[in-house]
Amino acid sequence: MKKKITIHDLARILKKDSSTISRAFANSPRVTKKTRDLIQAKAKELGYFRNTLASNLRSQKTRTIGVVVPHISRFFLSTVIAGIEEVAFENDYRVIIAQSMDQMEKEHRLIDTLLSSQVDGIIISIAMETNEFEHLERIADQKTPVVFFDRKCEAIPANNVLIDDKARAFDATEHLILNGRKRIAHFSGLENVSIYQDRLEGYREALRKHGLTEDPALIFKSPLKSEDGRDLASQLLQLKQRPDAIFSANDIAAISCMQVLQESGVDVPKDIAIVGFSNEPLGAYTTPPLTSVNQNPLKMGRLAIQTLLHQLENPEAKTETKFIDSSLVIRKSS
Amino acid sequence: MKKKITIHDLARILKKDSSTISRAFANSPRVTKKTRDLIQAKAKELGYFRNTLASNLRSQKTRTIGVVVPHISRFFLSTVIAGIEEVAFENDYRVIIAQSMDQMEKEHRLIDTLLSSQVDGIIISIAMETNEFEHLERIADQKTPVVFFDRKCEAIPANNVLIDDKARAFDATEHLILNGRKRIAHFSGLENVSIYQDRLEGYREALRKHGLTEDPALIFKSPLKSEDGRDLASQLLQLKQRPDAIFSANDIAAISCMQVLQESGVDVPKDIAIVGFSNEPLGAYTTPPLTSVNQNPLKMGRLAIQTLLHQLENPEAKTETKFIDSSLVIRKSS
DNA sequence: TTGTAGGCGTTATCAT
DNA sequence: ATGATAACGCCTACAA
Repeated sequence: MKKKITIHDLARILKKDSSTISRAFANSPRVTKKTRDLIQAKAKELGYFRNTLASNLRSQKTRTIGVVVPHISRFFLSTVIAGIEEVAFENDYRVIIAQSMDQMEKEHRLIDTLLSSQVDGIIISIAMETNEFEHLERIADQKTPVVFFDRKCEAIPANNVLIDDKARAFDATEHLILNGRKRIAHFSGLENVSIYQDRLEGYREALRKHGLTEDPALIFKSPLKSEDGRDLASQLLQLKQRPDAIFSANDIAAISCMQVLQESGVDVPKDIAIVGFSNEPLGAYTTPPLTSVNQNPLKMGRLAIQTLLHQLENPEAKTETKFIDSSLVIRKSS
Repeated sequence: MKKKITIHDLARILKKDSSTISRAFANSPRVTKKTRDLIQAKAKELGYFRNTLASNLRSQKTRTIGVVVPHISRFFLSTVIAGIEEVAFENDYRVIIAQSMDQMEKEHRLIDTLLSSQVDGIIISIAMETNEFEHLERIADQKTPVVFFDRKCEAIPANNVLIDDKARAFDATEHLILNGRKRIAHFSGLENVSIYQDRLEGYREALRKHGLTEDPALIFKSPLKSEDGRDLASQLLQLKQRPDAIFSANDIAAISCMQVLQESGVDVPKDIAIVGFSNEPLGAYTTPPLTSVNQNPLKMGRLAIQTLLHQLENPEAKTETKFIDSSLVIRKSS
């Protein structure tokens, strides 16, 4: 490899000043088309590439966005990331991915790392465990623009990209009711996460609207992992009065619960109908396929990054909450 | 936000020179523990953070790794990425993710972008379509260390992290044979990708070992997407002599094919047994669950980044090919 | 339209 | 053990 070419090399060779070269690449109107063409031709010939490191130092920008998600390998999240990545690259931004594993402490460390590597902005879906917000406030302190998606942070005024969780939970529950279900259990997540509160609220509203009384014994809070779904199945099986339907706030818990129920001879959907949330692809392949809520993750990712880029270009723009369209996908489990 | 503190501010306040401050943070032995403690205390008090941008310019390093994958939201790949990300963060490296969508031209552009943002190294699984290697050679030209995983590039000597595709394909095929199957179809990928050649080779070896003659009419090459699987199912259904088993080089094609076969009244595994490759989680939830090959993606990701970091620290180390353990996971589809 | 000069914050090198 | 100086490569106010 020959030594790297700099604008000074070009300047020397072309008998111009390095500032002219710099301007040529910045498409400044203050350099003639002729000189620009000359410079660019020579640059190409010599294999010149702008030194991003130097450029970054000068501008105090990295053109890099940090993305913090609970788990990268969950379909919903990796698809959101795909959307972010697509639009970011189109706009000549790089994306750094970090996973919090749903742990607050890890999330805290990741954010510190991202801030200290001077990302221009952060897109985040907060960890299930997060119940203190010091690390999130720090982002705002540093005036680094943030966009929350899916799981917003109530405590912090920022841009949010969400679906209407309450409305979809309402739809899901009403769908079960309209199919004649009377005792509908709800698997909720940890209560510090806003989406689970919203989904619970939607569930409650549907019950109210249709004159069903809420039974606190049918509302279960857990982290909604596979093992929680299996656990909850066992609990349901031991109830004197079993529910005739389940509305789960995610698919993972719904599916693992369904498996345990089926192993115990429960017929899904005849005995117990089940509805999940997120529309993970594997739900389409279970027997029976799982009714769930499609959150349009690709759209969500694209809108999140677009919102962030807009904020970067208009630092004074006021923050807002945007909603992605979403819908109940009805399959055989309900 | 108060203005950013620099080492010069600290120097002024502590009546030291900026170089001493710099050394204190670099843990240089050339500064007394006392001064170091003093400096660090003050730094903490004032909220000093090292300016990574300036540091990067000085060292001409970014502590950033570029990762190029065909699709980020496929379980196998997002899990590899999770492994990469985990080890990278532990070692204070950032990871930039980019997806080629299995297109050579996109891969080309992404690599140019990564190189021009001066990543310290690249980890890549090449696109299905890639059949020219100019863009990959460019990485080597720039002396940027590369690690290939899963899909290596034959044309370029580099570090590779792979599984033994041939051996696992052999196992899969032999497993079908030992279960009495005689006419085994093989769904292969595009032939420029080495793993598909290896899997085909393993399939052939198993047939040979067990005295079965290879029938070219039973070997199908395609990009192995969902639609290809459905297509291939239709083709199989039209054959005068149908196969009694399928060994597919990925799960996606295997599952979509299985669905179409079942809709046409074929009993899986009785009429046709099916084995896939990659052990995507949804395979565990199909009816019947899909036999497949577990490639240990998390391990693969971790080993890939470890190999790269090792290469970064030992630029003269010679390249090598490492194998991750892998195994056939037998389920009801075979 | 182009050139000059200085600085972004850190760090390597040489000097004290 | 610490200080002074220059350099990394680019960018921009200001001057011509």
